[in-house]
Amino acid sequence: MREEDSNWFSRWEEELPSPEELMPLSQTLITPGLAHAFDIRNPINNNNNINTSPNHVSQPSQQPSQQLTPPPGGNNQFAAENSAELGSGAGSDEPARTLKRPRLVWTPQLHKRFVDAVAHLGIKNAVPKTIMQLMSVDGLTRENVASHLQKYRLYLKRMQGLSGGGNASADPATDHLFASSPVPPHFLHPGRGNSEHFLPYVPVAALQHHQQQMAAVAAVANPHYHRQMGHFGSPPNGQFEHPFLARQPAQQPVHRIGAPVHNSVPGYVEDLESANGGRKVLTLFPTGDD
DNA sequence: CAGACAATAT
DNA sequence: AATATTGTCT
Repeated sequence: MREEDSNWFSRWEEELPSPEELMPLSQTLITPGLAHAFDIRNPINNNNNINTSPNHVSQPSQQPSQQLTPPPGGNNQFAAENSAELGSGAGSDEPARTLKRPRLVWTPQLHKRFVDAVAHLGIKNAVPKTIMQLMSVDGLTRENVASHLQKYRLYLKRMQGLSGGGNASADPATDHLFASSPVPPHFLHPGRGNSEHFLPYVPVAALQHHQQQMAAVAAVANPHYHRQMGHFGSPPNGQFEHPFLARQPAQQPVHRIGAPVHNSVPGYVEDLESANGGRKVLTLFPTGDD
């Protein structure tokens, strides 16, 4: 109700990402269950890994820049898998509880979503749980967000620190991820006399992005680490339209940015052998709208 | 319990 | 190096 409010609000609007960029996203992280369904059983080494069930759905290592070729037919009953696991606790009760999820890979897109969520929430309300809920990324945990948020804050401070110095060498190697996303101005002035409020929802409703907003697969299939993700989301055949089950764990009444749960493409669990042990990572590749 | 943040671990 | 985990306060 202050004039200042209108002030930053105007600026804010301009800075806000286009509706097209915000709404169409409906991301889904792979959940342990899903991961399992897709699981590429990892015969190599396993101390306490999740390879306990001889799944048949193996994912052929496809070439980078090729479509994901999701198991067409009927192996997508992830929900079923989930239920099955939960239902039959033969020996191992609720594996999902004991299993370690793969490390989350913060792709620029995912980070973008993170930033957008924080931007819309306002610094005040941007706490891990809320952010997580708004991002609406299935499988994303509060810890994931908290950890990322912590890093992100450090990044912001760093930036403010050298914004007056003129020479800003934000070591690209240190935070190229953060650099890939535009930082809302308000993030940069905590000293500004304004309390962040949360946006009453972006008045976006009509835009329906058509394009394949779903993902493609990680590029870490081979030791040829292609850091370049040029054209995912565009399968030549354009037919990765599987009935993926968006597992929506009774979420809070928080309105999410994402559009209604439509379809979601799981990320991918790959094992990095090149630079890691037998570690698995969860790679989520949301729409390549950049 | 949830959050921030530093330190530490993998 | 990038995330996760842990510990300590609040």
